[in-house]
Amino acid sequence: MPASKPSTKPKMSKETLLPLLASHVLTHGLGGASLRPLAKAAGTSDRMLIYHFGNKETLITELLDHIAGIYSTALDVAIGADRPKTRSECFERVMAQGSHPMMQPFMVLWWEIVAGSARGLPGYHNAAKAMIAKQLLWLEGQMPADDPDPAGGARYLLTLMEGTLMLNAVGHEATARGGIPASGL
Amino acid sequence: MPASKPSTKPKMSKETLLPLLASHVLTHGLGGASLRPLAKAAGTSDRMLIYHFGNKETLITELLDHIAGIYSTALDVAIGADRPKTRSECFERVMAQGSHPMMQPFMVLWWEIVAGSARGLPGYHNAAKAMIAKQLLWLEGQMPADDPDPAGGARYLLTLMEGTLMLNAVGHEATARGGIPASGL
DNA sequence: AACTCAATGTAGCGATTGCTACAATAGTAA
DNA sequence: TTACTATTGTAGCAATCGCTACATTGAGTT
Repeated sequence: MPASKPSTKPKMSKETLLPLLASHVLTHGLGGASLRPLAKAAGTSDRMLIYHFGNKETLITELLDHIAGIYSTALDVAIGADRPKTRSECFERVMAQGSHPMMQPFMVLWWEIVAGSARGLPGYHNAAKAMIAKQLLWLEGQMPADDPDPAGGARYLLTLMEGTLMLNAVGHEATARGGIPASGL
Repeated sequence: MPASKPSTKPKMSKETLLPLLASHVLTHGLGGASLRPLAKAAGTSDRMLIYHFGNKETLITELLDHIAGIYSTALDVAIGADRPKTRSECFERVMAQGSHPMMQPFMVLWWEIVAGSARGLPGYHNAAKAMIAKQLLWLEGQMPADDPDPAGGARYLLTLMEGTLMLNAVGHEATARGGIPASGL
C-alpha cells in the first residue's frame, strides 16, 4: 500500500518557490525573514532553500526581483480605462490606488526595501530602482491626455505621491493632505 | 597599589549610554543592532544594557527617542540667518540641508525608522512622528517672510522634500530633480 | 539488473540571539 | 563594625541563525 509517500516527483524549483516566499515576506516583512520560517511558508526545509538558491543572499536578491515583477503586473491590471482631465484629478486617482488596502502589503514592504537600498544591502537597490521605474512608467500612462509635459508631470506627481505615502506611513496623513496646493499640480 | 582597578564609581547610566548607543546605530543601522555589539560600542556588556533598560525593546524605544532629540537639535543649529525670498529658493536650501553629508547618517537611519513605523514596531512610530513634527516646525521657520501661507507651504515643501529624498535614496535622483516644476512652488 | 544522478530528509555544527542566575565588589547607613 | 543596597563581572541557558555532512530515495539510462 504505497499511500503515505506524497509524490515521487514533487516538482519544486525556484519558480514554484518564489511566489510562496513572496507571499510570506509580503505579510511578515524582510527584516525577520530567516530561512526556516521562509521554508515552512513554502512547504519545504531550509535545507532545500539553500539547495535551490545557493545561499540566503541570492535568495533574497531573486526574491526581491520576483516581488518587483509582481508589483509591476499589479500596476498593469490597475490601469484605468479613461484618462483623468487634470493633474489634480490624476493625483487623486493615483493616491487612491496607492492607498488601496490591496496595495498595503506592498507599501509596508516598500519602506523596508528603501531602507535596505539606502544602507546598500545587496539586491535591495535593484529592486527599488525597478519598482520606481515601473511606477513612473505607469504614472506617465495615467496622465491627462492633453498634458503639456506627461513625462515631467509624472515625475512630479511621483515625487509628491511618495512623499505623501511616507507621511501616511508615519501617521502624518493630515500633514500630507493639507500640504498639496490645489493649483500648481 | 590600587592601580589596576579603573574606578570605583564609574558613573554609567542611561544618560551616558544613550549618546554612545545612538552613535553606533547611526553608523551601523538598527536592523542588526544586537545587544553585544551595542554594548561594546558603549564600553559595557550586554548584561549592563539589560540592567539599565530592562529589555531590548525599551532600550530601542528610548534610543529612538534620544535620536529624535539629537535630530531636533541638529535642525536647530542649522537655521539660516536670513529668510529665502521664494518658495523655490526655500526648497533649494532645505534640500541642500537634507542632502548634506552631515545629515546622511540620519537619512539612512530615517528609512529604517519609517519601515519600522509602517510595520508597527514598538517605539518606531513615536520617533518617526516626532522627527516629522520637528522638521515641519523647522521648515515653517524657513519659509519666505512674505509667504501667504507658511504653514501650508511648509507641509507642501515637506511632502515634496521627502519624496525627493526617497527617490535619491533609491538612485532616482534624476527623476526627482527633473520633476519639480519651477512654478507652482 | 546495474549504474548514475538529481532531489530530499535527518542531524548537527559553530556562532549569535536576548536574557538570567549567581556571586563579588563596593559605597553608604546603622 | 555590620548590614544593606546598588552596581558590575562571569557563566551560561535555551532558542535561533545560516549552512553543511551524510545518507537515502527514486527515476531514468545503459
